[in-house]
Amino acid sequence: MTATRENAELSPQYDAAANESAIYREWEESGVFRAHADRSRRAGGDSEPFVIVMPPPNVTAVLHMGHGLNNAVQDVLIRWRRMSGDEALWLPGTDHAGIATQNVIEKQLVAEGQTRFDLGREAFVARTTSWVEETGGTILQQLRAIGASCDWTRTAYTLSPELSEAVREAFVQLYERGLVYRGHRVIHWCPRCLTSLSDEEAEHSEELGKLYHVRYRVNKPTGAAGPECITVATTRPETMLGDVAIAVHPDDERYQGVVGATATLPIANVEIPIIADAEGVDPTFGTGAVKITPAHDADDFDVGKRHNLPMPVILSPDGRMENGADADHRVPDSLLGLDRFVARERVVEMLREIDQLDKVEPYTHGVRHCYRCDSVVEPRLSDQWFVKMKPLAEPALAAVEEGRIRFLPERWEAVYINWLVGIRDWNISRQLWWGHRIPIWYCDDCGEITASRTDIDKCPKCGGKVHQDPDVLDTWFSSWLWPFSTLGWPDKSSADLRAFYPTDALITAPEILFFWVSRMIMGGFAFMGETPFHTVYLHGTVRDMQHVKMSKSLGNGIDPLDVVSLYGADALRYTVVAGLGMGAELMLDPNDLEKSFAPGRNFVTKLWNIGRFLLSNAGSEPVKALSDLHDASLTRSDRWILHRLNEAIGECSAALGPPRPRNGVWTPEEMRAGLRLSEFVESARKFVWNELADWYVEAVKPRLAGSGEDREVARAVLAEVFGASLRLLHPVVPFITEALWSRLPTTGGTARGLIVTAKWPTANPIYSTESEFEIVREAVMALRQLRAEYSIPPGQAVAAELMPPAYATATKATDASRILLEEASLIQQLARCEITENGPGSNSDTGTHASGKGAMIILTAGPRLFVPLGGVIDIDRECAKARAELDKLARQLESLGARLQNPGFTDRAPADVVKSEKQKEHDWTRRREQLAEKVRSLCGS
RNA sequence: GGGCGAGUAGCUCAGUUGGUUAGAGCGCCUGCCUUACACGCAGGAUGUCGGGGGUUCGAGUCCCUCCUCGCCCACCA
Repeated sequence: MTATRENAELSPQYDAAANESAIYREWEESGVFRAHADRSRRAGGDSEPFVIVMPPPNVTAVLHMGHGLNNAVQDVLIRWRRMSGDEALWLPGTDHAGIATQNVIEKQLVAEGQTRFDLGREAFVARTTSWVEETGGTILQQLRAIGASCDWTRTAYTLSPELSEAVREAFVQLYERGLVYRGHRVIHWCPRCLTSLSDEEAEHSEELGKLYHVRYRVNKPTGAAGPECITVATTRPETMLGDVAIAVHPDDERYQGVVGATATLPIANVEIPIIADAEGVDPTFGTGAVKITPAHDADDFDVGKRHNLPMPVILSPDGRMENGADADHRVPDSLLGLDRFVARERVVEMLREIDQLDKVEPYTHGVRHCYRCDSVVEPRLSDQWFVKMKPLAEPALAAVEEGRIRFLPERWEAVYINWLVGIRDWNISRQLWWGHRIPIWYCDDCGEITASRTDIDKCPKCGGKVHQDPDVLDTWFSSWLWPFSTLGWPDKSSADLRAFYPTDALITAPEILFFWVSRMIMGGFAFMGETPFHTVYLHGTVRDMQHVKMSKSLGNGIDPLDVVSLYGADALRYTVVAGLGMGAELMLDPNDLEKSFAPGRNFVTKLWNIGRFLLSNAGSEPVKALSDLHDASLTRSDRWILHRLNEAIGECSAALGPPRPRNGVWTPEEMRAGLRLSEFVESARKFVWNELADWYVEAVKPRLAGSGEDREVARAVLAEVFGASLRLLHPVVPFITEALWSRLPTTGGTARGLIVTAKWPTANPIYSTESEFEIVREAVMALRQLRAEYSIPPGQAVAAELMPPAYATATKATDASRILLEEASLIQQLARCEITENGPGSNSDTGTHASGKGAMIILTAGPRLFVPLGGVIDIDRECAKARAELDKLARQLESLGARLQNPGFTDRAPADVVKSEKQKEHDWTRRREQLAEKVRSLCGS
């Protein structure tokens, strides 16, 4: 502890900004975030490892609320496990983010009037590298501001030499296992990024477009059977220039005569065959005839292959009309070089001019967009590298089915399974420059294709000259190795790999379930033979008050660093974690930060003030350990708060849940347990605020003001309970708890150390029974209620008369009376009233009367409700009676034919129990009547 | 078209295997600057649990049906 912090008086106001940066520095310097492989049980140590690999933010990213949420959750878990004695490793890092980063640099170049091609590959990569070195990783610095307790010594980067080696190893292994292959087919192509995309990267959206009906003239002898024209519908008329056939369903009677004939493709004036294809054509849709454009449509490609058709390319990589491979001169000069959307309009005009456009109608259809630049994706025929996914998916499916992996919230499991079952091969090659170059070499002489872990310069087969594949790998190809590549794989003897793989929990957003999570699981099995983690926690998205996802581009974002400087990192963390119900979205108001974050800030202030109270009233001198106190010296309030602490500890631990499955497989009971962060926070908050602060602190005041043994007991209990509270809360609000922890009285002069590594509280079984203090609380609450209800002014004291129960003879009730009497002074203090024992002159049956000091209130034993001036009703007692009667009736009903055995039961007037309209309608009354009615009807009376 | 989910207080959500008067936070109302805290204290109000039907002594919870939203996947041009 720094001397300054220890000696400082607690200022009236907690200054988060000043405290937090100093505390973080202290944490980092002390090395408490550092995980040690040799302490892991798997490496011969004696601690359970608990590992989270951080979803690596893009290296170009700056912190936004989504990161804030994601990392706050991870930090809560890591800090919890660290305190629980695990060897906790939170491994941070960044992703080189292929397309995203390349786009950033390309934009810079555009501003300079250049393209990447002007610069050349080598210079472009060099420029990107140095830019990343200069500005990249900002986000990792920013994560410190929100208190992320990462092991920064293990910071990883997907494009580092180590991880690049892992990428090559993975690729070559898959190649050798026959799971990577080169495919010639129609893939998703982004005409702006000039690269192919995986299915996942081409985002689907429903859009209103147009459906153009184009008439093709059928060439056949005059008078022959069948139609003169065939009309086909298309949403992309410009692609018709690449048509090679018209397909109809073989059973479609409309076209019986013309199959085998040809039709003339308008504009291009090419004759194309009319073919029959059962698979590719739905005769019930539209006219039942489809134009076939094999080079520009994935379905048509299949049809084309089946029928051995040519595949003319009429669109350039950047989406302009061209006469590409096999196109001959289909595209007329007037269209050449036009952008696809301009060409679309032109083609439509031309068709109209030659009267071959039947009609145009509005049409909603699916359109795919590039996930990085939002351009409309173009299907394009090309050669790409693919990963065969079916074999990889099998163990990933089995692991979930066997319970070795669980998803929280549960519902994502079905989504995951659904995707894996229908999984398709993964296009992993990108025509980009920024990324891991594909480790494939082609021999210029013999054509041999070689996959190699190291660079080669001659063909291993013929010794000829080789050249490396120019493409790079999908950025997610490095991401899916993250849980083990960051731990040293492919070096299987790596200490980290042995100590920390498999990891434990993966915390991320559902958006990247397919991109990343599913593939990591497949990768884990493919390369490590084991699941990468046993828990996948998918949290919600940060949204504004209109439920719109927060994003910088929409301008509805909140800068977490603004929040940190205004309210503190603790307030930020508290807000997001407390607001995070299982799977719930997190709603924040970008226009009213106060509204969103004040609750967190207020809670931090509350903690601070409890600390101030403790230090100014109990002092910082050492206190006795709880175990050194005589049990008899504890007051009812001591035992109560210690008991409540036990409960709170239990609730918090239960909310956080079992950290890992026993024996690697989740039991059905534990499968859905835990990671209920909002419940954890709420339990801890409720305990600290509503029980410790509202009751115990109030109750302990006079004892601290006194002296002697009881003061010492009070100090010890207060310090113990508050210390445990700080530890419970530390995962959520690490800074304030650290600040207060260091100032707390110790139990013997030994230094406390940092709360980061303090022990997570465990329940003390000694205080496991319900305390008599509840009776005191009920009495106080009832008195306060009456005071408010009868508008007794704050300044006016209330005299409460405590009397032995007039008719309650149960032991419990008499005990209650005794307790209330014994605690009379405490009740007086908490409820601000004066209590007198039942004295002569009062009338215990009818209640009593206004005294000189104000309203006279009668306390009965086992009190729940007090009615002044006219009656004394014990609701509990009445309810218990009614309930007993209901039970009895139920039993009677069960043994059919029973008669109503309870004369007077239905006659009892509930009137004098009535206090409000609501209670008048009270179910137990109503149900009693309903039940009685039923009994009567059953008995036939 | 396939898969999944949601509808409970003004808002965001809990509600475990059916069982006393359906809860929490925020918001709202009333009264209080009570010597840790007005970033606070005390008290209070608020629900046809989406509609309809059914099973049951008893349904927010189970079954059927309808309505309304949302998410994911998908090659009907």
